[in-house]
Amino acid sequence: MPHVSRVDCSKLKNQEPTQNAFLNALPEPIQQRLFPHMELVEMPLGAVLYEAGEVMRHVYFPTNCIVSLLYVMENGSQAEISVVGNDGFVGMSLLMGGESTTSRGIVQSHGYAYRIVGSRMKTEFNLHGDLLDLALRYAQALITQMAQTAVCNRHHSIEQQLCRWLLLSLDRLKDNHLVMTQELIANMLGVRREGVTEAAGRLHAKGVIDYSRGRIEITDRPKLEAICCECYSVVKSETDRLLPYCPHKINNLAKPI
Amino acid sequence: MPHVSRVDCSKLKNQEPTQNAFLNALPEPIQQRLFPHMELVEMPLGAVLYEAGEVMRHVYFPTNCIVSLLYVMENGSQAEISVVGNDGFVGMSLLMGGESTTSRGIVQSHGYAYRIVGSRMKTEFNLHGDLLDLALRYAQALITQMAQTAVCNRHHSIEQQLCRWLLLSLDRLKDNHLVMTQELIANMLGVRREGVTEAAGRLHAKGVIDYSRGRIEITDRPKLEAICCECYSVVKSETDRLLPYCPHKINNLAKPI
DNA sequence: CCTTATCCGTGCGCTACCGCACATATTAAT
DNA sequence: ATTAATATGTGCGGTAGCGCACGGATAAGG
Repeated sequence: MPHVSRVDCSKLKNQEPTQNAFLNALPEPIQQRLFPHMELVEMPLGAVLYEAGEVMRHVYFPTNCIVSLLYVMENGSQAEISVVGNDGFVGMSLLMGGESTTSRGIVQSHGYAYRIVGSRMKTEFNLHGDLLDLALRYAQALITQMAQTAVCNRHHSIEQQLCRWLLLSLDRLKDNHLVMTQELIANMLGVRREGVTEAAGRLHAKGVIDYSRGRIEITDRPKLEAICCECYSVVKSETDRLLPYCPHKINNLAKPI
Repeated sequence: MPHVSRVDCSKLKNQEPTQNAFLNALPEPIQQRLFPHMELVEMPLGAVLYEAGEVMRHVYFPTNCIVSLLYVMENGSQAEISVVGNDGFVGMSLLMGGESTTSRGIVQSHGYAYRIVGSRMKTEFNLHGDLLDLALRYAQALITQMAQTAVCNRHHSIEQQLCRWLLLSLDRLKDNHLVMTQELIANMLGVRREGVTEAAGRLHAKGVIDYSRGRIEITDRPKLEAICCECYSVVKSETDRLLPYCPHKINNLAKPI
């Protein structure tokens, strides 16, 4: 099982806390209080940030990685609940008071994140300033994503769900390709691997994506959005409304290594 | 379309704000600040508390009614996201800062609720006292419910989902029967009415429920829980963990009229 | 270069659920 | 009592997705 590990010479990686949109949106005084306690960590594919029911030690702020919050059922099958990228953070339950959740957090796309010990984050949270306000709005954005996931699971085809998933992931990577096997996508969506293969094949036939062995490239994004169900745009526009700090406007974005 | 309407002689209805577990759990000083601004309202079946995207005017605290938060798709089909009864309140987005949500709130089971103008609730919320803490924990409980709804939609049969839905509803009614047509249940679950008919038929054959024309009675609750998927117990135990104020311990429960 | 592991394609029978159509039963309205 | 409205039962063809079992293709390692 891959592990999250510290990175020593952070400068070399061109990483800055402000590459996370949430951190970037915080007023300077708060940044100055928090950033000294942040440590840069590498987030390898498959790393488990926390298990269901486990008290979380850290809050993670992705810069260029993606983390899936997913639920694992008794029989082992999974379902993704929501996705976190450089738009937000992992560890909401620490702030909400529950300390743990019924889902687990897993790195879905390799990259980096800054993390801070939970209690320090909580301390700032308890000052009831801008961090509280922003975190609450982000919580609502997460809720929107979960709700839409429930809807999409109920009503839409695997192909449509794949489109939604691709778009949500790409928005958090600021890139037109992602490194991800169909097997893993199937785990996220909670469907068969073969189902993803078929859907991907159809998307390829339509000229929307290219892929091979764990790499997917979007060749026609407008078409992808057209094929996708409404679920993506609902989440997207609601997130933009709730978090007007515009993660996509951060200019010193982390580049994949 | 049924409307929420004020109730004048509240005493006659045996209604008290403390019949809502969330309100009951608040410390007395907060109760004394809030309760004078609460008004008792009747909540008829089908009443719409708020529409998607609409800024909510009030926060509702059910005493003996049930409210569904559900998403309506572009094509009109629906999916229930979560359920609120006397364990919590409707209007979280007002406190979170978003003011509106992408879902709508609809009365699923007739009864009463206390409501308060959103701004007053927000004022107390902004004092950053116990109300904030409790509301955040309740928010996490709601999140858990949404997440589990997504999982259940993905992996479980209509029969299992019906069991989950029945159990969640009954917990909020403190009763062994509920007034609800199969058509409405189908809308909540986002499935065909016929699917609910079949599932209900099977549950009846197993001796778990009795029903006729809009009334469902649970005759063997332990068996119902046994048939149900894990989703119910996950939500239940997590909610109990997060909200130890024990809604079921309120003794002056509102009785159906 | 050859083996091995990983990833993707494909076919097949099966089941749950869908959409539709229509029959029946119960309550409500005149 | 008759009609209307509502609620539930049932049947049927169609299909999306599942579980399974392969077979081929591509990368990785000695």
